[in-house]
Amino acid sequence: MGKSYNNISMAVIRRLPKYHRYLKELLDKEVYRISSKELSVMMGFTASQIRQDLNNFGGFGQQGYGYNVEELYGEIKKILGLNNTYGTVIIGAGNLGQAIANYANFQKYGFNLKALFDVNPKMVGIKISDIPVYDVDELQEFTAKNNIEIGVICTPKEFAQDIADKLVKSGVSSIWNFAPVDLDVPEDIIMENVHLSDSLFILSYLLSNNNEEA
Amino acid sequence: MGKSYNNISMAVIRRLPKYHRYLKELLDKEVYRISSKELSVMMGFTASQIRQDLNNFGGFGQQGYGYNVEELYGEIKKILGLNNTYGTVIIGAGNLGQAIANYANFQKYGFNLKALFDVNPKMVGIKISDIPVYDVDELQEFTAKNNIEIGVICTPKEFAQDIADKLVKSGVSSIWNFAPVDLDVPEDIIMENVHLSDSLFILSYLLSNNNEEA
DNA sequence: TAGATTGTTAATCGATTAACAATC
DNA sequence: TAGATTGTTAATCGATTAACAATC
Repeated sequence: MGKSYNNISMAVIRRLPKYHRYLKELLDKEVYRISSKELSVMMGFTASQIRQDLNNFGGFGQQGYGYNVEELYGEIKKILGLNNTYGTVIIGAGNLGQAIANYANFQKYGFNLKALFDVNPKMVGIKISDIPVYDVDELQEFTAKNNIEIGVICTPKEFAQDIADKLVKSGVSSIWNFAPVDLDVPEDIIMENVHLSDSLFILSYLLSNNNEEA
Repeated sequence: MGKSYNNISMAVIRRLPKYHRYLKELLDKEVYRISSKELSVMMGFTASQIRQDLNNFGGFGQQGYGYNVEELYGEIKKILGLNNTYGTVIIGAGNLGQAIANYANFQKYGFNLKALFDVNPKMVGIKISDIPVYDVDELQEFTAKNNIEIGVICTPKEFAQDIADKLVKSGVSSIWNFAPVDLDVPEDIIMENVHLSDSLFILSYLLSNNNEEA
């Protein structure tokens, strides 16, 4: 099952996927060895921060040498839990739900998409990337029966809380929420939000306040 | 043109859209007055942090009373630059590009979508939410001529850097990037990333390391 | 071995929280 | 006026950076 880490700060955790991305890229370029200094130039973190971050999880480097890219990539992948598989469903088969369903990489990293759900009768019954779309009325039963761990909410915001409640009742352990609201769930449920409009509004802020220094 | 703020920490800026959301919600519920204490309960920030955050931009409250919701909402909206309008284009008219084009709220907040661009000849010429889809070859000319300030990149990651280069050359001041890569742009270009897979990987991390305290 | 670079401790910096005088 | 709650300063906490001994 691999080691399990606690008390790692969210600041560190939120940097892990970036390490994963850059190490993958290095591996694709057949770079097999890298120092924290070199990585720092590529990634825009300090070398010190990189060494601190990695040492939260173990000593993956070697003095005088640096890090073995392949090994480190493997470790980060393991730490991120990408060697596991997770039963996943998407609720809301509109453009956003379809975009996620079609993103093949997610399947590759163990997110095993089992079904989409929608209210639109025209969608129900069709397949998207080979995954069936069911009526949202069947969500609870399907989720409970099929060992679903991740529910992805791609509905309009009005329905998001209701869907979240149903997901929780049928036993999911986590929700990936794209609706532009904060959802109320028991505290043992893992909630990761993607608030697109928040992101756009930050862009807007920076755009309208970008007068450099005096 | 409104005031312009500098030296505000990104930690504060990234909280602003959440204030905007909650104040909008209060306004819709016809709540006209709120204290930092009450807001703190709703939003999960400390009352102290809320007062600190808001005071970066001015004293919007009144001792002994709290904040006028309508006024504060208006101020936050102004601070976020949501009273301006921004010429916007989307590159990549696949599911994700379409999802963004269809999200009516963005138009409402001043993001004036002028065109989508795609390489797929089947897409070129059609309209999405009344917005035309052009061939990506026309991107530079269109962007330069139509005063576009925001380019939204919804292409596969292989094309993202090339598109970013073209956007920069034709004069956009900011990029909203959905491709799962970090793009290289001049430092005066504002870049806001939405790395969906990073977010999913964080969910995965939390899922595979969620053994509570010992 | 000498040079390089890690792992790790200590110092610094920044962000959050607490406290309270000002004042509505 | 008395009570409430802000704006703001001071204290604390946490995260980042610097430094360097350990060691490959």
